[in-house]
Amino acid sequence: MDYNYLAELLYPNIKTLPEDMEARYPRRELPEGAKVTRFAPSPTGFVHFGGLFPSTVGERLAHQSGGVFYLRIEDTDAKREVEGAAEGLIKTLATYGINFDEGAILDENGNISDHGIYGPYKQSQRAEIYQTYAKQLVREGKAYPCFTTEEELDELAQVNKKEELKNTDWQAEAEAKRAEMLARLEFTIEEVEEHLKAGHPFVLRILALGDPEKKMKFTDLVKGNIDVPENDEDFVLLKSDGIPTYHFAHAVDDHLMGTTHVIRGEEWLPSLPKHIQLFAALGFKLPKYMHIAQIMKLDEQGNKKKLSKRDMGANMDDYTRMGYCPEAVCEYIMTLLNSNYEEWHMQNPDKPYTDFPFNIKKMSTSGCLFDFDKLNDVSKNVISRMDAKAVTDKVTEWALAFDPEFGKLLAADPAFAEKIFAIGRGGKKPRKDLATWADAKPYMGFFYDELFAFEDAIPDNFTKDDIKVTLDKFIATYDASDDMNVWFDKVKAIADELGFASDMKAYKADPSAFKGSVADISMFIRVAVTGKMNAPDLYTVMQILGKDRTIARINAMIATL
RNA sequence: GGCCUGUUGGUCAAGCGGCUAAGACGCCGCCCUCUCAAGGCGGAAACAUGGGUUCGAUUCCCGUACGGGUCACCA
Repeated sequence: MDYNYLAELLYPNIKTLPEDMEARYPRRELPEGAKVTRFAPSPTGFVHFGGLFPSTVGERLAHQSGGVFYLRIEDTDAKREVEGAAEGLIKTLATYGINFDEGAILDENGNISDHGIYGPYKQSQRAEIYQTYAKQLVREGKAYPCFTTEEELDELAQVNKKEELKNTDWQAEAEAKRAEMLARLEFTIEEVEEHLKAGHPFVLRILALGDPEKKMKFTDLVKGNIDVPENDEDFVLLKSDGIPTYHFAHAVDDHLMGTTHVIRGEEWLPSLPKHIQLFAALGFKLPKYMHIAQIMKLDEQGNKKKLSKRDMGANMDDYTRMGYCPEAVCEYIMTLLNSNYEEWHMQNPDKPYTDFPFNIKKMSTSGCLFDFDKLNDVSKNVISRMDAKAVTDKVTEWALAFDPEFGKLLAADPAFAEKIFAIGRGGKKPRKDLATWADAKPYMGFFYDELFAFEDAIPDNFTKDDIKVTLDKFIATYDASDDMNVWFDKVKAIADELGFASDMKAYKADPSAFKGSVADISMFIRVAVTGKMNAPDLYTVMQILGKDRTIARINAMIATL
């Protein structure tokens, strides 16, 4: 077989050679140890947690080493492409601190355009490059055309599905039949010419001569030493439209673009044999690989499953909706990525997570379950460190988008809102009430008359008389200019008068000697003023609310008794 | 089913041949306290399993069980 002739037959329009490409895309000149990583999404939807995870690794590794982090768009499957998805991905990533140095990134007008000399960065625009290498593989007898149609292949799959019911060895069966159909190199040039003349489409397959029984040792930077069998699958390099599959595009692009570390989910591990063979066939140096563990969720049976697109917590835009701040999500991701992150953070509470020395060796090798409890805890801490102004701004912004009525209330008087969010903020032990911006409303909504309601009732083991007298006396003595101690002394005085213990220690020593304690007296007032059993410091609440509204609410309560 | 891969408390995880097997989240209790949110202190809770190797295995090897991933002209 004359492979040169075959190559011309198959790709007559390709005049370039691999050397031309090597010349067009020179090796990068970077300092020793600099890592070149990339995020290479297919524009089929939103960014999900499983995508943010590896991209965070890539971003950290590149920027921590003085390297390059670039974005390549893997739009080789036109059927699955979603309009505007790429733009959405980039924007979402940016909110999580994932910024690119190079690649298909957004310009000032919000349009995607190429930045960098290794473009185009959209794979759909790189057909000539791929075909140049493909043609070379054909010349070398390493790849061959296959005219078996998709329909014929599908038919085989159907046959094998039926056999699956009674036969355990269904996949082996399928492979055997498929191998027959493919015919590999047992075709003649004349047959190819006939097919082409008839306009039959073909795919280009690699010729796989590996023996899967033979394993080689391979070192993955995350997984460690793993066994990789030789590839024996004649996988598709170029689809019938001349566009490459992931495998071929990965080899050509990551070689030409100078990727040093390929970071991807562990679901790619099974196709590693393909990539190893392909890089060898093309004469490319293999990059380092990092197959990182998947994020899991629990299914109904209690088994772990890969967190998929439709799952709660998958879509990053959901986090925005739920009111999580990006910093919290990033920190949570860091805790999952590097188990010593928390320790570092406790020692460096004021440093941003980007100062943390991210370490590949500390990465977990097995998949973890997504844990909202942990995220909430991280988030509470993040928010507790913000100042009142920042919290006010962020809650307002969130509410305006997702809870407009609440948002308008906040926006109508930012100074008032800020006073509320300043309660217990600052200092060594700040309050930690908010895990999400959405928590703000239940926490402090009662400050607004529009949202105020008696949510909690006073337990009925107290008499209405005691409650009424308490409230009456409180109004009678309330002076907004009292300081906190004076204010509380007055509350205690009411407790004493009504036979409630003003001293908690005395009450605990002998509860039966009292009707209750000053805690209960405070509770009566608290429910009247906030509508709830639980609220931040009552004195401060009244200060912010103002004397008139405080009294008005207490009177409203009295009227119901 | 084949292949790859994993298995330390409920969750995330330290550990890297000898330890009373860290820590964080969650849970429970106590303290503090006008309630809550915190904070402090304490508690329950784990090396999947069977064989080896070894003076000694959570750590090394083999098997078993149970997870996970994958087997497209998708990435």
